[in-house]
Amino acid sequence: MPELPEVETIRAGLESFAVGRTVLQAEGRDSRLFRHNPESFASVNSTVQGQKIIGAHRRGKFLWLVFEGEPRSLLIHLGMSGQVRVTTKGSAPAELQKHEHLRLNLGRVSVRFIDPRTFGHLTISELEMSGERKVPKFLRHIAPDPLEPGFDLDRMLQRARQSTRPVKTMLLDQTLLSGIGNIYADEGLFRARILGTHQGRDLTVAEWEKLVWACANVMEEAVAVGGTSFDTLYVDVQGNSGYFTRTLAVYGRAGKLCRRDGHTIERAVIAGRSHFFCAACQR
DNA sequence: CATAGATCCTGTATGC
DNA sequence: TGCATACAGGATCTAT
Repeated sequence: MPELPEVETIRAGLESFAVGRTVLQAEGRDSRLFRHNPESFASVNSTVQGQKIIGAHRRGKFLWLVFEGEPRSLLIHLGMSGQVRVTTKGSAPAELQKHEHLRLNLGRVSVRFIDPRTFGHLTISELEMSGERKVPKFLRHIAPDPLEPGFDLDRMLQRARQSTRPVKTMLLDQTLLSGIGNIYADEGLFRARILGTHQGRDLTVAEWEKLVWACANVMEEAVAVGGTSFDTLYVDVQGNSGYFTRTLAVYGRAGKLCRRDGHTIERAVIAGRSHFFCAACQR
């Protein structure tokens, strides 16, 4: 569920509330969230126990915590239903709640990882250089996102302009460019006035540039207001909703009127996923 | 290699 | 009210 702006909002929350603190104790239960580490919760626990958190970083929809003098990071992916919550000591239930998979006790505050559908994961992954910065090895197949300095538009277009896949499907391909999910793909396509059903190779370089730039802009605006809370699933680390929902032009607005030309917003399905668009102003 | 489709889960909304 | 069905901000694995 969370896309780049929501993950960035959570990252910023961790930066202000968790970075600089030490993991006094970790609580968890064996769960699918730890599936990438063979020993499940135990191996995660042995890595984070007693460690001082010195950084919270992000690429696309992934975020990770870095520990002092430790080459291994705690990589977090929220899948469709993951949440990270920071609570002050005493305000969280003493027992892990139903879908809570990990809790880091940092003294005055606790960081809690909650995920009902378990499509997300919590993974210990070693850091390595990727361009100018250190990134978990697990992200080798994940492309830079359009808001990071290392993003290479030309390299991306080289692949994109040869593909017969629908443009929208390509925006969702995290190995091409990362961070964009179903909401911001539709919003970016709307802003660039392009229908998501076109084949990648049918767009000109100029159209592709306009499209990627539109997606980046929408996401930047969303970051500025704490992301999109389409329903109650997404909240920031303090439990607050994001305000970008009111700015959405097409996503979830089937049957409503296009704010640009008054035409009715339609819903179609591309590669099994909803696509919202205005047939009048997107071509 | 590139692509389409099935699959992993739970919770919520909708319709009968 | 109960029950059955559809659908959800994602990514990976499999088959073609």
